This record gives sequence, C-alpha cells and structure tokens, in this order.
Amino acid sequence: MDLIQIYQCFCDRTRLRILHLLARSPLCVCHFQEILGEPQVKISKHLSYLRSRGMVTATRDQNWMIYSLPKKRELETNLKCLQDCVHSDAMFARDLRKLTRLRESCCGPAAVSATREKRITRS
Amino acid sequence: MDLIQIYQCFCDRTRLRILHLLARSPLCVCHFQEILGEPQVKISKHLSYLRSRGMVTATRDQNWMIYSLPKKRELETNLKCLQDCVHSDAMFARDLRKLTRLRESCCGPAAVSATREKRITRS
DNA sequence: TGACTATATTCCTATTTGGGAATATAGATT
DNA sequence: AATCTATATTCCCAAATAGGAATATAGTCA
Repeated sequence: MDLIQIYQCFCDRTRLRILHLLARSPLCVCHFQEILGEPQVKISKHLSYLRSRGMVTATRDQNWMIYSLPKKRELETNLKCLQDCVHSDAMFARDLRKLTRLRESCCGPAAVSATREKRITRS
Repeated sequence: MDLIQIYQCFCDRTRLRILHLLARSPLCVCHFQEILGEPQVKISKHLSYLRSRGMVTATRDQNWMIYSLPKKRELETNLKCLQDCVHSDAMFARDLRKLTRLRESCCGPAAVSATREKRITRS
C-alpha cells in the first residue's frame, strides 16, 4: 500500500527534513549536507531509501544529482499537512532559513540555483 | 520530536487502520479484532505501542478496555489528512462499513455502544 | 472460592532499520 | 590517461520492529 510507504518515509527525522526542504525546491546532495549538517553517507542513504520508494526523483546535472519531488497526490497532501504541523518547530524553521541563505551564496549546480531571483550562470 | 512519533505510529498497516477507526469513535479491543480480522496478540501489541507513544488513551469499562484518541493538534491534523488520502482505498472503506455494522449488532461495552443511535443497555 | 472473559505480557525469532568506515563509480577537468 | 568531485554502495554492527505461541492478569460472575 502506497500510503504506508509514505509514512515509512516520514518516520525518520533526517528523511522528514529532506522532504520538507524538497517541498520548497529541488536540491542536490551537497545542499542537504550543508543544511542538515549530516555526513554524506547518511544523506545519500536516506535519499536512496526515498528514491527506492518513489518519494523523490533524481536527475544528473554534470557532477551533481538533483533531487526533486514527483507528482503524487498523497505525498503532496501529506507534505502540506507536514507544513501545517511544523510551524512552531525550530529545526524545520532553521532548515528553511539555511536554504534561503544557500540560494544566495552557493556554488551548486545551475538546475538548482535556477530558482534564485538572480540567476547566476556557471562560469 | 513528537511529529516523528506520529509518523512512526502511522507507518504500520494495522496501526493505521486502528487510528483511522478511532477517528470515528472509541472502541474496545474486541471490536478491532472483529473489524480488522487480526489475532488478539497483534491488536493488543499495536495498541500498547500506540499507548506508549501517547497516540491513544485507554480506560477500563468492566472487562473491556476502551481505546480513544487524545486531544493532540498534530495527531488530529494528520488523521484528517489520512481521511483525505484514503477515500479511494478499499480496505479503509471496508473497515468503516464493518464499524457501522458492529454498532448495530455488537455485544460490546456500554461506553462504546453509547455512540449508537439506539442505545442498547447491557442486560 | 473457582471459573470465565477480555486483554496484556513474555519469550522467541526473523527482518528491517540506522549509522559509520571504507571503497566504488560516473562524469568533468587537466 | 590521470585526477578530481560529487555521489553511491558495500560491509559491518547494534537496535528496533513485527509477529506468533504460550502464559499472565484484572475484573466479573456463579
């Protein structure tokens, strides 16, 4: 059953933070490392967990893997619910703030920074 | 973190069905056995799992344990979301139909049948 | 008191999970 | 070709989970 899988993906702190961030914009692995402050293996494994269950999709942009959310009604519904629930949560708020800062300063792939106000082209 | 615990409780099929039913009305263990068609140990253990994480509360009515949902904003929000998501799901729909039938015919405790239209007093 | 009923707990086992260290891989760059 | 960079995978281990068989418990009733 699909719904169960969604909740299985939601029930780990790291994965929940990842999905919460992806609800804002696609991101590459190094962004997650930067924002979550967790080691590369950990991030990568959770992304692979999410991918194997169809909760994220990945495309390559040169060296970078860009992760984003697939179109899935139940997933979107639950992510909206998540956003309602985390309003007061310091950790999720902090993640979003870091995301904003990253968008301004980061060295990541074009596909991700494409969402910035000022598009920065790769040199 | 509280939210994580909610999702941990949601991520098992049996527990999800239990919580989904409780969103309608308080129930005792034998009702869950009847509706879910699962062995007593299994039901009892999942209820105890849920109880230890504060997702259900239990009170005794003679021999019966009546389980119900506590007032918890995030839990309620997520249960509403669940109801949005399961509209098309045969299993959850079947559970609800069985619940309705039980309300009419069952031999359970007064505390539970109190929600029936015609209150049936224990002989 | 002893038997009965509804429910909980214990013991056991197989599986899944989460995490880290080390290593592998794919594409880019020189 | 050799190297570099970003990411993935493998191997390992400890802990959590899910489930069933058997047993225990609390309250009820004769």
